[in-house]
Amino acid sequence: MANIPGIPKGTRDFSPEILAKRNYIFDTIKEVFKKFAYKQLETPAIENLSTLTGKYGEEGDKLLFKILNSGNFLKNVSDTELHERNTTKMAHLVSEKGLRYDLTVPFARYVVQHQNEITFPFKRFQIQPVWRADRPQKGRYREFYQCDADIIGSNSLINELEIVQMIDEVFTKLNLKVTIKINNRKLLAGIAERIGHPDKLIDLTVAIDKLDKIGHEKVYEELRQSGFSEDGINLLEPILNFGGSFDDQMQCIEKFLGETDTGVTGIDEIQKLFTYIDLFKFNNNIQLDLTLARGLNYYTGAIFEVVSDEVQIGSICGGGRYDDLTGVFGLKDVSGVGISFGADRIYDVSENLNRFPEDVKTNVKLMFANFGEKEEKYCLHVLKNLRDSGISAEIYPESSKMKKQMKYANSNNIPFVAIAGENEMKENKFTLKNMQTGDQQLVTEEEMIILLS
RNA sequence: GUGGUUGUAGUUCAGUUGGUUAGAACAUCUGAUUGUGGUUCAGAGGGUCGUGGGUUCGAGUCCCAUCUUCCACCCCA
Repeated sequence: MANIPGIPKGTRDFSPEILAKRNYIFDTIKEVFKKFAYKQLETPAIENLSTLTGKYGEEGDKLLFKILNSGNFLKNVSDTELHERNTTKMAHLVSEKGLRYDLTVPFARYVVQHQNEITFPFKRFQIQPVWRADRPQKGRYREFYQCDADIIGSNSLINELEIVQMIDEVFTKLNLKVTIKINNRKLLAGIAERIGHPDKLIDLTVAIDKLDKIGHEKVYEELRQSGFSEDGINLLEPILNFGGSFDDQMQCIEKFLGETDTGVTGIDEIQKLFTYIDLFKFNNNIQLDLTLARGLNYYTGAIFEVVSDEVQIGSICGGGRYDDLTGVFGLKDVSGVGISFGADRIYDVSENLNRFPEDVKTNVKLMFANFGEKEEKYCLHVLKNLRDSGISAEIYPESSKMKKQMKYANSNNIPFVAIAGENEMKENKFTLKNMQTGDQQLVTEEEMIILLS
């Protein structure tokens, strides 16, 4: 036991059974992305630390996995610095690279780096793992996959609509019931402005976001601690007690925001988006949620979050519009909007609810039993022909006992076993056994191909 | 990063107030069955009890440290 190796915490092995189900999720998402005309991109797991730091806020920087420089990684560190043991200070001296934290920032880096080769608007999707040095817990891993789709270089709200459509289609295909929550950062900015603290947007959003988790009083308390005035907090009351129809909500927020510039634009954007949304039928709930504030700090317009209606696991998908993500890399005025599906959490939800289709488990259709040299030769040609016809098949690689071979087929969920011994070979046929029913029939190669296709 | 929790066979778990050689089920392998799996029966292999230290005549059991698991907070997919 003691000498059995393990893997770092928060990481997982994906056995074939699990991977089959994971691929089902990836394939579903990928198919939808492609249908909406997004093109696939991959970027390296490692980025320069300068690309990553400062993009995710203070917390995010702490959660970046940093890679120790190769060779003499202490060569830039002086003895006094070593003595001080200030780890944050020393980190950039011993590490120049880090593992990617999400897919959006590398995408922004890619866009800026290749701006002359890209025709805008640019739609790309990306399915790759990301790493966070977080402490693992339920639905939270240190290595997990994101499935991102972003369109960059277009301000049109049609893009927001398409994102909602993609979300709805993906979860419909996966047979999961979800609620798509929508909000707009500009509304939140307007609220911050209205209550006299336009500079404290982030503190406001972080606090508001916890509303349904910790309740009104605690939120107020947190706001007070962040330095919001009592008057301002009192003003928030009607916003936090939001409810009613979409029109009621809009009226309420409109009245509240009054003449604040950003607020008015926000109202305009939300109204337009919901006008688009009303043109179509959706399978999942879509709601305006003013308390939705999550999302990374770079979001500036619409924000999305998707939660399962059936399992409590946190958000399984999130995204939004960012007006200036590429700005930090020197490319101004390029707006984008994107979405990220959390494949690992979606897996957990599907697994929990048992929503994977039956046929994801197996794709091997047939196994040839192996009786020895002569029989092997007889089977191998037919095996090739089956494979050429697109049928996934294999031959048991050695002539072990029949029992062992049958057991192998059984535990691998192979639905058919072809048996050929002297009798079958004489007739140029095979005994085809259906592993589910146990039935056997004598067939020719051609009949077998037809039966299995 | 803060607080709590867990660790015994491949897996899920028993193991009494500290007392001989640490058990079960499932899984694996072998045989009953030399051309038939998923059911049955018989048998076998598999453990430095997470790791390191300590207390004790004696530790799976008590203490400390460390790693790991899971959970909550912060934050997030």
